[in-house]
Amino acid sequence: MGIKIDIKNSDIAKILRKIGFLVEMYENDHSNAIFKARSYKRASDVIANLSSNIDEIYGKEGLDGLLQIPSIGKAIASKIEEFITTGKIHYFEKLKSKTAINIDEFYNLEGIGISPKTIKVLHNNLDIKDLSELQNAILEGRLRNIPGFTRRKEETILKKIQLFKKGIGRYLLGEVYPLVKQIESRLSHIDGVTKAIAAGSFRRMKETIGDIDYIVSSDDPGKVMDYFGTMPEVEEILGKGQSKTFVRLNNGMDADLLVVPEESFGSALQYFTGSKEHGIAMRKIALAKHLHLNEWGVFDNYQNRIAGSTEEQVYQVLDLDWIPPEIRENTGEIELAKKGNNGLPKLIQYDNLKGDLQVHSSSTDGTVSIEEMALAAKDKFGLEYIALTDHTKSLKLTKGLDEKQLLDQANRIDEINDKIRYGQEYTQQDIRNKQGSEASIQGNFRVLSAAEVNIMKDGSLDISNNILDKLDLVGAAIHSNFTQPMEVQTERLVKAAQNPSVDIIFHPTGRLINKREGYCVDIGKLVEAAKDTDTVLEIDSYYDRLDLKDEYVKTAIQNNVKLVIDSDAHHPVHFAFLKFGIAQARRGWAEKPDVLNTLPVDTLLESLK
DNA sequence: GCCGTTTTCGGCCCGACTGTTTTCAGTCG
Repeated sequence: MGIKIDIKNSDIAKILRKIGFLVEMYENDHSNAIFKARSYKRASDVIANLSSNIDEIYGKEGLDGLLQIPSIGKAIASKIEEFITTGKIHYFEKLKSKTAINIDEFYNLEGIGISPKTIKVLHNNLDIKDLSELQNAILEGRLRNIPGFTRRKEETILKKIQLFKKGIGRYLLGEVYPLVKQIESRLSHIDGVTKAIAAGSFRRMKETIGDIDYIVSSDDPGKVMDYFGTMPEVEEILGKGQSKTFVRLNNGMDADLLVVPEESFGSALQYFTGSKEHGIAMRKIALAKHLHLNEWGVFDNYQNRIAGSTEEQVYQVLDLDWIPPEIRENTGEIELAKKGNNGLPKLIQYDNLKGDLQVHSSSTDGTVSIEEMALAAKDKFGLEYIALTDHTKSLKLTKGLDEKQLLDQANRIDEINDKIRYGQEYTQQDIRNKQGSEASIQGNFRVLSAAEVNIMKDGSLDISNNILDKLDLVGAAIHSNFTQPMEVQTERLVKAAQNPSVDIIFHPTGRLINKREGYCVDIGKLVEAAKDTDTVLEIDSYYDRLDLKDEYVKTAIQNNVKLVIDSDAHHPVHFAFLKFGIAQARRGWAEKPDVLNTLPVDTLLESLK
């Protein structure tokens, strides 16, 4: 193997976005520069969301392959080629040399609402070159002297920078889910309100949420907006018009409300569910059909509304099947929806899971007994089985189980299953909350003996195979030595997958959203190894993990690798996280047969290696 | 710079809200 530098899609996406930023700042012909910049940014977005590796596309199909990618034309394709072959883009270097500003610090600010144009004005007037200079200028009150700037704008920019620096500004879906649902429910109970839905990235079940968009159907917008502005969670009303109200909640998150009449509810919901790219593509399709799509409906050339009350209608008049929110990213779903029946994937449903294969108990770092976890899984979440996957001995922090403890626990699980089978009564010690529990845990439920085995630095396991083979199933995971080079880390996971005792790789990339990048792993190689060894990859539903992420789910499915969706529950309420894992699977286009724990327990066990 | 069910040139998604240069550009989703 020669010296081959891995080029990631995100590297190319970043550099294209930076070019877009610089073009907008420095091209002379201003009006055209906006569109030119937009082209670079669009290309950047497309590449960032591509499910296949652009380096590989170029390797296999060359320049022609690049030109097949939407929004990539001759100019950008040849720049990508230049980057892949030389590691540089001359045009970018030239643009960069023309300015003293720190592009690496500034190009991302656009995402939080500070435009290249603003940066240019600040640079020209105050010679601001980087973030800290900008922050100082604001603290010294110098921005307000520039024409077009005010004290209030100063404050807004400072707040945005502070959020940006903290890396927040986006909230984990699982953190805000209960609050968003609660407000949605309150809005729906206002007199005269017929429907209220949280749209936006929340409805698409993205792993992080920037703000919340509520769409409400009512003939009395004033009443709904007044209520919205006076909710106890509201810290500040940021804006209010005829049909829209913007507020900041006391957790720092912004929430928008749009109130529309019944006949516009579907189109408003479609419009504000996004994604932006999906919406743009939809509006272009409307234009091609001599129609006009906005949040108020679909209109013909005579301004007649021909659809709008439901989303289904909106898609229908554009000759598209209704598309589930989770896959509205304009990454191929619209083309499939055009084909009609059987075009779109039949996504796994939120009630399809029959079991949960990563559950912890108080034997290690869980909080309650095996029996309590089983009871909650069965009664509160309607599951038919759980796998008890406590940690193993080398994970000292969690008091991981050694060989003897693992086998003891497996025996206890046998006893628990016997009790379930024969309907024996539980004692007070078994179940803290005794009332009604004896009857409910009887019958069709099974606890599987299992473990979350620790993968050691060299890819071996900390428990020997002859012990592991006595368990119903084995998940393996990395919990240490996160910072090894990609090659080493990948080989470590591949070795674990090749271990005949390992059925599942748990949270395969180890990332913690907003906290920790995953370990460097070549996901393509891991998927290949999983395929060759019949090893299953997990989607961990814990909301700060959601690991595998959606694009890797897609990669796995394309390669016929099976998945499981687990809660990683350490407490009975954590089974509720399963919906986030299912959403993640849906966003990766997973269908029911792709996910093994949609199977009854016996079939599941037969399907494992 | 990209792209084509009006187009290989001349467009480029759309409306609400804000601030204020009181008529429209900038920003947002």
